[in-house]
Amino acid sequence: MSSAAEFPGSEAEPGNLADRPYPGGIPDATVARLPVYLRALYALAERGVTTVASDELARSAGVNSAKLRKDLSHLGSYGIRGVGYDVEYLVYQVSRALGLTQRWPVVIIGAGNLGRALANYGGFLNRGFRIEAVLDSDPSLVGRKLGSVIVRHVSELEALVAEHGIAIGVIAVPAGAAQAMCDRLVATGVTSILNFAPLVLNVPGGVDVRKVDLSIELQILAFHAQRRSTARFVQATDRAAAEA
Amino acid sequence: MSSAAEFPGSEAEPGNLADRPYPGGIPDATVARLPVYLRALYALAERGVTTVASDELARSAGVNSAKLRKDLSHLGSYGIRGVGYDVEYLVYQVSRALGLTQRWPVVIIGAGNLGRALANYGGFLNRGFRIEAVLDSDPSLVGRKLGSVIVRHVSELEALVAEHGIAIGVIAVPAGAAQAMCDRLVATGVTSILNFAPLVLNVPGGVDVRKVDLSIELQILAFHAQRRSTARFVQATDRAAAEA
DNA sequence: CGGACTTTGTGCATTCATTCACAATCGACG
DNA sequence: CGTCGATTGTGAATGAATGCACAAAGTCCG
Ligand SMILES: NC(=O)c1ccc[n+]([C@@H]2O[C@H](COP(=O)([O-])OP(=O)(O)OC[C@H]3O[C@@H](n4cnc5c(N)ncnc54)[C@H](O)[C@@H]3O)[C@@H](O)[C@H]2O)c1
Ligand SMILES: NC(=O)c1ccc[n+]([C@@H]2O[C@H](COP(=O)([O-])OP(=O)(O)OC[C@H]3O[C@@H](n4cnc5c(N)ncnc54)[C@H](O)[C@@H]3O)[C@@H](O)[C@H]2O)c1
Repeated sequence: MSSAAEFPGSEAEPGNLADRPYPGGIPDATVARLPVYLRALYALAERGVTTVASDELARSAGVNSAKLRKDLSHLGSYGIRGVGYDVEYLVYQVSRALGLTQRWPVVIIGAGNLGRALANYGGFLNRGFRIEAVLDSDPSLVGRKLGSVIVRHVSELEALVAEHGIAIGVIAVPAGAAQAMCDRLVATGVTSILNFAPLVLNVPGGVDVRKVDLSIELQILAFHAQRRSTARFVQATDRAAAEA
Repeated sequence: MSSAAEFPGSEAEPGNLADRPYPGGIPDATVARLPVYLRALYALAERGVTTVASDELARSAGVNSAKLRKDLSHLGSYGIRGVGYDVEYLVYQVSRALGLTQRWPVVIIGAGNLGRALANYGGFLNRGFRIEAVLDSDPSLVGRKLGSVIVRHVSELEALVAEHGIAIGVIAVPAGAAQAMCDRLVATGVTSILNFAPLVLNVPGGVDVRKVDLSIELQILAFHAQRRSTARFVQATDRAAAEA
């Protein structure tokens, strides 16, 4: 992969774009899509594609191509007009924008059904993240091997965070214990939290919480399903009303 | 743009609100928050609270109170000025808006780490959903009991969907098999899909796909974590530059 | 070397979402 | 029964996101 020097951006005098790549900040909506683009780019790279136009990349990412180009334009001007984007170079730029040039140490709290699935899952370890520890309060789980790590007791949380410089905590404990675990994470200096427990976590400013909530997703699906199934009925009602 | 049918008797008759509760449709952003409100309401109800003001409910849901009120106003006018909302009644109204007065039959495809965690999880079964079947292609998993159901072979998909009137499919198979499973679900008439596999599913119009993607969430966290950690550096750099 | 062709990057209009701020409306209470 | 404090519901202002459409900028080929 090597040097970026031969690509636009480095030579074409955009000021000190190299020093501070994303001056105006990247919109949240864009940040949320960058990982999708990144995945599509990896898939292309694996198929041996070296260059891709916004149109095709947008299709694999499931978005409008103008949106894709505008998103990428927030990172800099890395395309070549008339040609498209160099896949490998764009992978690098998107990774850099997302902060994936370093590998982030992660702790998972809770080794139940979900925590085990997460710890066993190799998918997000590959790129950008490493699970440094899995913790549980249940003594019968401590010592068990999950994926590549051994379950430790939750009392070791603070020590492990300090030792491994952990920046991201994943909460996979029952809802009743989640806020307390969150508080401990925050007190230890963790400022990025991924929450699976079904409640709204309370955190001070400067701490970033994202949630993954299956029930919510299902309920949103149910809403649309209901809307679709009543659409026919409403149409019929409308016709009846129009005749009256 | 042209279709006048989109604005159904807009100013003519506000009277039939009861007949068609949500005339203009509920904004997506609102739909996505209703489940959060619902959860907060259940928590209040369990604590014995019978009435709640938008301010407090908004706090437990982690949103601005004006936003909460506007969201709820899309369902109808169910508050009492000077008092607040009746918790039990609002639970009913939000449930109804989300389509949770019926119980939705769900099929989970894939009984691996994740599928097992989902099937064992009682959380979203309580309200609004029931797992009717868990399917896998691995014969050694077929017959195993997960939660309250027994794993069946994936070849039974079409029959089970028809038999149980399944409307929602959950995809928890490896990425390589996800699109094929999705196609089969769609062909069988399932129009609501929750996808855990890390790829963008391709579906025809009228089919609703939502995704849960842990890698994406972690990457978004990484972005903000990086931004926070470079903020100090940039500030220092700025001062240095200002002095030069 | 020049012109046809392709594709990016972005200005602009439009739509969607958030937040503010307050009149309208309610129960409570004297 | 009228006043008062509380709270809703919503116009209007602001801000964010989307998608169109096209000039600018490149490639490619004859
Ligand atoms: N399993 C799923 O599919 C699923 C789906 C949606 C949401 N969730 C949510 O994810 C969370 C975990 O779910 P699960 O199915 O793994 O639950 P689980 O009960 O299987 O596991 C929870 C684990 O957390 C441990 N634990 C409890 N208190 C703890 C504490 N204070 N510190 C450390 N560990 C503690 C328990 O010992 C247990 O091992 C829950 O909040 C659940 O609501 C799970
Ligand atoms: N486990 C996690 O924490 C996690 C996290 C993020 C994403 N995911 C994604 O969720 C999906 C499932 O993850 P997992 O950890 O459970 O994987 P897994 O390998 O443990 O399980 C996959 C299961 O699907 C079955 N399967 C394969 N092809 C099938 C087919 N055509 N029809 C039916 N079943 C089939 C396999 O037999 C296996 O039991 C994957 O796409 C994965 O990328 C998982």
